[in-house]
Amino acid sequence: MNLEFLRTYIQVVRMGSFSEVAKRQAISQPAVSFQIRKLEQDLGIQLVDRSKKAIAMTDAGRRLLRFAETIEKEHEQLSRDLDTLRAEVGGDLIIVASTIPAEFLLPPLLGEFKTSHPATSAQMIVTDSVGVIAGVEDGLYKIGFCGIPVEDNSIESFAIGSDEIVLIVYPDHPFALRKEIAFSELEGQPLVVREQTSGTHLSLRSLLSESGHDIRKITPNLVLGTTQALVSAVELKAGIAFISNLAIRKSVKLGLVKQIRIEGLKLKRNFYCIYNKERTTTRLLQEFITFIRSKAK
Amino acid sequence: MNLEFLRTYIQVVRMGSFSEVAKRQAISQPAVSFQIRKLEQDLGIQLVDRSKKAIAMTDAGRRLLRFAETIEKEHEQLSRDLDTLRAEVGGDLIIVASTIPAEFLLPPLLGEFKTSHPATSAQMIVTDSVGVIAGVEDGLYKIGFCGIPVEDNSIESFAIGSDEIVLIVYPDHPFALRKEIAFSELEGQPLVVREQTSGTHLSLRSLLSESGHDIRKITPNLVLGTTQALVSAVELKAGIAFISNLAIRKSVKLGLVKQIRIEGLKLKRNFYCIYNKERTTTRLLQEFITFIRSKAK
DNA sequence: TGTCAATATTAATATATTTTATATAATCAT
DNA sequence: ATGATTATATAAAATATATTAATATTGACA
Repeated sequence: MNLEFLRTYIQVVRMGSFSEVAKRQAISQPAVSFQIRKLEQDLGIQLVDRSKKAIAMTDAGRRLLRFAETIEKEHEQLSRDLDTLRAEVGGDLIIVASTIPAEFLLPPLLGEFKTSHPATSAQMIVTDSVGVIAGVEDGLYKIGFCGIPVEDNSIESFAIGSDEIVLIVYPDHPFALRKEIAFSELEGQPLVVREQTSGTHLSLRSLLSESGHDIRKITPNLVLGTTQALVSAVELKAGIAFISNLAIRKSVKLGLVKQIRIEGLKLKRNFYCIYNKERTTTRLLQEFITFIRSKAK
Repeated sequence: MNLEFLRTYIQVVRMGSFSEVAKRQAISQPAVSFQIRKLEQDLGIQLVDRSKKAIAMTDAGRRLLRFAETIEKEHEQLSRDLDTLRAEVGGDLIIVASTIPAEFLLPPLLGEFKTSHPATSAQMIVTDSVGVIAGVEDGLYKIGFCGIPVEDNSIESFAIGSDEIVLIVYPDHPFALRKEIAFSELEGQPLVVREQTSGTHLSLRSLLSESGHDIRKITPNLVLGTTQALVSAVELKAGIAFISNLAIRKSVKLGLVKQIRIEGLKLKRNFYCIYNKERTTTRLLQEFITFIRSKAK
């Protein structure tokens, strides 16, 4: 089976037309017909219903679409990662980090390191914790910072700091006068959340769901892409949110939001510096690790 | 890019030899060389280091391996699912369910339904909640039971019951005499868990991690494949475990394990029956849904 | 250095894919 | 209903891609 055929298939079902896809991909219409037929032959099942004017997916087609889209996403990520490997520059420091370390823990450290090593240039890639770990394991990045401890024996890791996920509300919200609320009181509240692929949101969602609270009751349709967007939303009274205490210091100080604790829950989380001890490390990297380690104490 | 080439690549790095893979796949050795070279050309980066006798992956090769293995897994699942679609039998009732509904909620219901509809045969596919939802959305299955509420508009859903994830210990464990413990007391305890792909374990793991407890301190190397295995492990004093209250009723009654509540945490969870209301439903399915709905009240 | 075992290279061959040209089917306006 | 229109299918030829068989090259090891 051919990845290009899968891409064609995705476009066919999205655009609803063989000939449009042919134009778009600069191939002939019979070529599109051929590719779809080939997929159907390979899988031994019909994918699209051509008996009507508008082409419609069969159940098998819908299942294949799910597969094809997964493959496409993975492939895009692969390309990006290989670009990184191709571009690898000797003397530069390339680090990968998940959001919280990238935004709050590393900037001051990088700044200080830069001061003592003025000639070095540093680049920071931001992704989720799982991506950070995989990236370091694959040698894609020499050093990473993430919110999940790593068990892999070839990976060296040490804690560099921690945060706590807390509930924040705007100052005239009913919760604002209280220091602590019960978990159950959250029901019915307009919770603003990160998108579903965010690690923090995933944990949060399952935590809520597993606690027997119906997530639909507390999740409005406001889903935002970054932590900062979440803070702004709460400041503007769009709702309340679970968020890292590191991300709201300023807002709290300014009285724009208020932090509320939840009875019996302490959502504390450590962050770690990870690197592959077996891989040849540059002198610069070695110095950076030593520096970070000294700051972690 | 060709999926077969990816499979070849996986085998090459696993077996460490081009010619062995050639034998295994009943193709010639140059064909294997060609496929690997083609992948390298497509991706524009070297994947294996051939300068030594034993072939070794480059960093890019390691990254591609991760990609290839993901694709392979997805592809296997696709094949299995399409088999199900191909095999679709008219008069039979095929339902898909996640573990807890499959093991505890559905058997009595299916039994009763069978009594009133003696001629029907029913088959139950067991997978995780996410798989249940995707399967019903894709039309792979007409009806499913899962532990996560569904937002999809074309999916009809209603609650059919609930459980609660509780901590269980063996009778002479220090916790056994207490009704409730603090969450923090879990640290240092030998927790027995489900494998990482289990939804219950995932939520549990992130819950622990997000609460600031280092999962390594409370997670021993005992990881088991099923809920029942978990129960047995606790009964045999291999450790303590988080588990659905539905799965331990008998053991509790027999005094083999003891259920302990955790202060301030109520891990209650609903289960839902889901089906696609737009899809043509057979008369049998319609009757089954009506039956389940009447039992849910 | 010579031998062994492995991979690379090359040219020929077989397969797979695309194109061009044309047929057929479905929709839509009349 | 009927012909115009638009879309997909089909067939044969052209092209691109993959495989083979035969042979060269390379690295490991005695």
